[in-house]
Amino acid sequence: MAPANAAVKIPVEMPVVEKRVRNRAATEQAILDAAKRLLAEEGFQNFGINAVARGAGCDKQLIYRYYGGLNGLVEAIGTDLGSWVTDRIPDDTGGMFLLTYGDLMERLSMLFLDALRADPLMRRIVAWEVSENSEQVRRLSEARSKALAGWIERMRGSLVPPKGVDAQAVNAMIFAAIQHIVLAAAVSDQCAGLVLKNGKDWEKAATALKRIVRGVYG
Amino acid sequence: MAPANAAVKIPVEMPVVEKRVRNRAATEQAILDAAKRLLAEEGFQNFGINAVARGAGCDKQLIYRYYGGLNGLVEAIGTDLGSWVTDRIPDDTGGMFLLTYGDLMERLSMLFLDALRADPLMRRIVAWEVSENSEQVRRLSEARSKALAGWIERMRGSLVPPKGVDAQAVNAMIFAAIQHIVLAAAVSDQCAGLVLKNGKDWEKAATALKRIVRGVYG
DNA sequence: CTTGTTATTCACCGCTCGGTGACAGATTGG
DNA sequence: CCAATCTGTCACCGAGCGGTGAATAACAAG
Repeated sequence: MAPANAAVKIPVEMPVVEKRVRNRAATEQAILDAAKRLLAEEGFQNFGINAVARGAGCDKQLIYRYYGGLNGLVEAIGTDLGSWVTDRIPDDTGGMFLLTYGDLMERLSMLFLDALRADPLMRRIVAWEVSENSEQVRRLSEARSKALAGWIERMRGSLVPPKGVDAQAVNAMIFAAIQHIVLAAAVSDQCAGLVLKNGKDWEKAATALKRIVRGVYG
Repeated sequence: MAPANAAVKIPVEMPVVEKRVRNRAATEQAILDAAKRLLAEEGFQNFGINAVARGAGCDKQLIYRYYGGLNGLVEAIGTDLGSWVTDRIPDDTGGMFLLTYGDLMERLSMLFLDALRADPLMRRIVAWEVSENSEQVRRLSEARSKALAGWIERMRGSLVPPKGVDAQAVNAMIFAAIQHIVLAAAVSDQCAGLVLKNGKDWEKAATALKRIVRGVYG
């Protein structure tokens, strides 16, 4: 156990606190968790080595050792992110029969809207993506869009968009709308004059979104 | 001219540079210009007192004196912003006859898309809006949305949206889509898998946007 | 010329940042 | 037992930040 004669060097106070166990794996996880938590809660603005180390309760040196600095840590977050879509968004049709491409896109829009609303980390990353163009952000962005594209492809099945519609461009618009409206709401509870506070407000937004989807895809 | 006996105090090098004239109004303008330029070119990340002072070529103390600090300076930018819409976006119908609400919204979408694409400062501010919720940003955001709403109201004339459509919610979606797609493109030349580099790419985006508008409003 | 007033600069403060080298304690292997 | 290795801590660096008090240079009025 703890040898009592270790008191030789103790300067003034007895550290009664539980000593951190020596466990690299656990520490790595703590760092990664702290990074994700910090990014989700505080945003990318004050995201730095010192803040993460503080949040993880360890020395920043360990971040350099285990992740090779902030870049490596962000990359680890990106890797984790790959499982976001599969974790947070259902992969089946929810018991519905998606008969048309319009059915599909309506459901995808709703799922994505809800998932993004529920995930602060993802929101912060999206905000980061449109605010900066660093190497870090590119990595995150790539991981995110790759996972998302895979999810859509999986859900699409054999459904094809109607002829005469540039589905890629239209869908980009729809997803852009969702992302921006969720970001704006998360910050200021409104977007372009539309209040987005309670569930009723979001119902209206969802209805409008569905109307847009149906307007294009029928 | 410059008195030669002034060399008494010169430490080592002769400042050949043109001496700044004493002119408060000009200095204030230089500060404001530097702030806008800096925000537009570098973004809100490295936007601070020191950077602005450097950019304006004066001491930061003057920013405190003339604007009461960064907050006041940002507020001044916001005031300036009020004239953005009226400056950058035409107020008439461009010679077209807007017969229906759909006509109106299609034209508004195109005008707003082009205007935002052409204005880096505005883009940075929008990105700022979805990234932070400080007092500064709120002020800017308010000024922007107010000007925008006024512009729309002016253009609307007597046209009314079709019954059975929540125009406010739908329009919020449309404007959200435009803002996000322009921001994303400005940073990474793409959005949700859709490449947005040259004019042809933007043509596709514009077409998709028009299709969405027409799908809802006919 | 003197005396204020105004515009502008300078020097300095405390703080946080990212980054690094050296060290201490635990664990493992011979 | 000693030596090497691994985990974790600490102290320190230079740089940049926001912010402030005091000095300085130009101009105006008397």
